Amino acid sequence: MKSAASAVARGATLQSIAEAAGVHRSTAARALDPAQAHRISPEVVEKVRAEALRQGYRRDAIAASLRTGRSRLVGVVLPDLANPVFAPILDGVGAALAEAGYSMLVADGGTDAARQTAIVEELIARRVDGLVLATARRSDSVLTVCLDAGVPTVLVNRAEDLPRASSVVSDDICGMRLAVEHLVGLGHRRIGHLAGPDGLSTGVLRRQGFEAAMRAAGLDPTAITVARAYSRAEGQAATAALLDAAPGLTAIAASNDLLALGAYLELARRGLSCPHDISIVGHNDMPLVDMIAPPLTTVRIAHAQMGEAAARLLLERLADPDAEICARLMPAQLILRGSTQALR
Amino acid sequence: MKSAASAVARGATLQSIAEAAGVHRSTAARALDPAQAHRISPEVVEKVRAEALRQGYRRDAIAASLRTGRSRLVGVVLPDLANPVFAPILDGVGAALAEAGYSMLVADGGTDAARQTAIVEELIARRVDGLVLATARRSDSVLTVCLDAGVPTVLVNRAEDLPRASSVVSDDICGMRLAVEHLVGLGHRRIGHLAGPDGLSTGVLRRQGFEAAMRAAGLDPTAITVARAYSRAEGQAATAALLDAAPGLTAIAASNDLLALGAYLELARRGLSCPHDISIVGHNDMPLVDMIAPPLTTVRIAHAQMGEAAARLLLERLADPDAEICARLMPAQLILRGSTQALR
DNA sequence: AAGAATTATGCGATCGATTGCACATTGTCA
DNA sequence: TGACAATGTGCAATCGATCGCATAATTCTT
Repeated sequence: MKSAASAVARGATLQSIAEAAGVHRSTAARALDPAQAHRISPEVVEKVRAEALRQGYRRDAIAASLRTGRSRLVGVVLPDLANPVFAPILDGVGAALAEAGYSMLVADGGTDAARQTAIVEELIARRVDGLVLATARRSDSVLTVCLDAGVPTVLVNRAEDLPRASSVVSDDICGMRLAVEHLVGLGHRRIGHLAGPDGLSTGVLRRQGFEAAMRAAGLDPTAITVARAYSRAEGQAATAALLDAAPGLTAIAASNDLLALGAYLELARRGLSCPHDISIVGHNDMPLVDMIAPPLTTVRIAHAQMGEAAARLLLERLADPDAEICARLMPAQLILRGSTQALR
Repeated sequence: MKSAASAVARGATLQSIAEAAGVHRSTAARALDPAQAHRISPEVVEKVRAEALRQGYRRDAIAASLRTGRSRLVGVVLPDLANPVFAPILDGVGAALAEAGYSMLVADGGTDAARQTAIVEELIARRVDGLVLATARRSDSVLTVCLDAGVPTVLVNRAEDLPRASSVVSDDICGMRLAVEHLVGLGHRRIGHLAGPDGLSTGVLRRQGFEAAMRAAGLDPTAITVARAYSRAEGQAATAALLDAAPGLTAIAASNDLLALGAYLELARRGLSCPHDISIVGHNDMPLVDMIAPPLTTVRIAHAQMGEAAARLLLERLADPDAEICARLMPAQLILRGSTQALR
């Protein structure tokens, strides 16, 4: 008993400080709030601060939240925490939020809408002030839940087709154009595309970017297979299908680095060499893809900045609920490495 | 005004449900709590549940926390969210916590003790029920803050020298022994070690593991350089120093995959080939190291399971504050790939 | 049938910080 | 000097769920 009780003994409430300082707790509260301290006489402020320090007072964020209705908490929902792509995004979000005094409630929602919904409900019950979703499908039922609940929400990395909420995504169309132009510049004419899942904006937009860029170059943009998920295994399967359906390809533009790595595997399985037989371009510039063999030429996405931008957008909306919805595109950048070479 | 107000219009309090159902709010509370519903007549339970559903009621976790003193929130502090090693740990922690109805407050504490302390204070002010620290130094001032505040705390991935708190770490000594024994088995005799920072348990224990295993094999364990941080750049610098100080090495056991990758870079710079000239073993089995050239032989750590175990240990302690402090070792496993080969 | 035991529900204090309003004190100006 | 403003502080309601205790209703004993 004793040990547990004394361990939890966290006195130091506003009340206890006020008593010790001989003032009312509301006065103590004001003295400790930098924004209100000027309304209180300097001597009292000093006395209260000293007492707070002495007692090791820490304002109870929970009690404050209950009263004010704001928790200074933001929920962040990711589709897969283990996927290295999301760590830097999370990092960016966290950094921008911390700067503004907000904390992150992080949850892995998986790819299942029902589970994501359950998680979002849980976050809402915790009275998060806002949400960042990295899980959005092109038409996302989870977002509906968020909006219905009146919780300011921002999408990151993936967006919906229609702008119901602000979003920050990479400029997928442009990124894929850079990839295609690079390949075309190297002399490639028969270029295939490993597309991402249909339900995700990244999958669709990058595919559109591929098609547009191919047409712009006067090339046939029909060598496409769609992967069912962003994973190596699906990438390998899709590559196999692509190579079978469109023989004679000399280059592949993948919608995602993991798909590109799957392509590496399938090429190796068939005894083909990259880049000698087939050039490959990825998308994302995941950590370590500069050290694989061959180093992957890929489209770099500013993940951390994307996360930061999303958080800032959310913070703006929290400050002003009537802020415009805006869709922000982050610039994509082609990173040249060893997986592409000029057509012999 | 109107839009903001109506957007935030989240009625549905216990009170509103109770009124609509014609009962007292305490009755409604009990009817909605599975653990107490049996004390209430089935008809009332049904009526209340129906009403809750109709109004879209969600219990306010904040208000509940204030009253009960438990937030069902656990703070998780990481040294570097962008480091791919921590994502799976976080994933494991999150999964185990979610199962028990807890949520994660995630914060990147960096490597600076002052900043980590500030973050922990913030988490404590948010009344987290417990903390998971992945940042521990061998003697960690931040842990002192946690313990002084009476917040149950568990260390993960890195532990202190003395067991002030429960911890879950990989069996670093054994892992390094596996690496050395593998190299010795391949015929290597002149083996160097890239050690991690002195201040981290992983750095010291793996180094001890290296020394012990070398001595056990009757070999000289003095070819060691200590990296200042776990990064490729420091790994490259340390490798340069190691090769200069101990010419004739045929193998290197690194304390960490990033250090091993730094070694790759330095070998390449010197025109040496891995594994032909020098074999390299890493530690951690980070994502993608199976696809670099050459694929890295490394000691796999069960990151996700480590996170899960840490969370479970914390949950146990939350359930029973007098639970024993325990230091848990997760088994390490050698993964054979292409960066090591038999001495010619 | 009186009393005991059990069950169902209501009551109201409580957690700790916040904040609109009231009150008191002092200063200012005509 | 009387009316008025400015300033500093106290008062008490409030946020919403929880839970010990009280009370009412019901069933069980003997």
